[in-house]
Amino acid sequence: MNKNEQLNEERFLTVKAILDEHLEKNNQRKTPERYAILRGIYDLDDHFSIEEIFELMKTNNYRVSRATLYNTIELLIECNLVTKHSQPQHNQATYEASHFSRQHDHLILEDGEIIEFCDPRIEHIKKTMEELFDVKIDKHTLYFYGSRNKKEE
Amino acid sequence: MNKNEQLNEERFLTVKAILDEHLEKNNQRKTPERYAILRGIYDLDDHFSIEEIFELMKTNNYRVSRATLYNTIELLIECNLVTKHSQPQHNQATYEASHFSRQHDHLILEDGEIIEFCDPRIEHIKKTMEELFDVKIDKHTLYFYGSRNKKEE
DNA sequence: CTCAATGCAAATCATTTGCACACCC
DNA sequence: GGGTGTGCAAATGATTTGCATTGAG
Repeated sequence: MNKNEQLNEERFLTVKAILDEHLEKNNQRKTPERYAILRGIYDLDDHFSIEEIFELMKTNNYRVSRATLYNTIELLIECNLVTKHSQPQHNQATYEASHFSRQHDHLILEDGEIIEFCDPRIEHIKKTMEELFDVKIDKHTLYFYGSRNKKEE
Repeated sequence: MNKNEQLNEERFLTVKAILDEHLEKNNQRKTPERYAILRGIYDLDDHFSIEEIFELMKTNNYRVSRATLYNTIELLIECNLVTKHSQPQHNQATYEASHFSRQHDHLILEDGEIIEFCDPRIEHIKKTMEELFDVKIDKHTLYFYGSRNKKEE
């Protein structure tokens, strides 16, 4: 097992423990599919669609139905192990393994590339809005849409 | 014609001129449907789904097919007269007449209520990211998700 | 007149659901 | 064993498309 596989294994054990706890708390079953899917998306460590994870599982020689993928991703969202994204320009939702990433935001380039970033000022805006409207804000999403600057000739 | 209707009429003339110009520039036809839809959504002045605008047009005694609504909204997005939104928790897209609203962001409450706000600090974050990643950012969307604070007893 | 735009209905695509069977507890 | 979770295939719901017809230029 190389360094990278070892890191993945540690990461997997961490999120597996979170899933275990959630399943136990809710008297849900620890099926092999659930762990296989969790492992798949945490090894992938990138944004993915249901279709992509379906293909990935197939490549890994693990057969799961799309129905189970939809169910399981929903479950993982409940555990805060996965985050869902929807973009106006796409018809299918994308997801992201989110446990090890600090809250971060996304810069989406024309060619589909996604850059992640983090800026503390967003928290300041959040605090202002909580006071201004007397609300409790649980979550935010910030997307920038743009394109790379052309190199000067 | 009362004050409100008069205001709507002025607003309509402004956006109609923008649509006219776009249609002329692209040699597209000035069909009555296109203007009727534009008028409908600018009079409504709120977030709407295709289904809602379909019902609204019917109520206004103007028959348009859903196909035309989808086509026309697409056209209005090209003119920057309409903005499209997608939320992970909803299956259908929503839209918004956007010409008279300054760039603003959205606070989405549990009960579905949408509060709009504007904060200049978002522009500062944008500028930072443009420099950091050497990109040109055209557009952003920021959503906060939360709920109203309970009244103290 | 001509061709782009509309309306209708059928098609598509992502997602959800119903149900028979499998297997976790 | 009992009942939850899975897989399959059918259902759904939003959106798109094909095509005959309409009407703007």
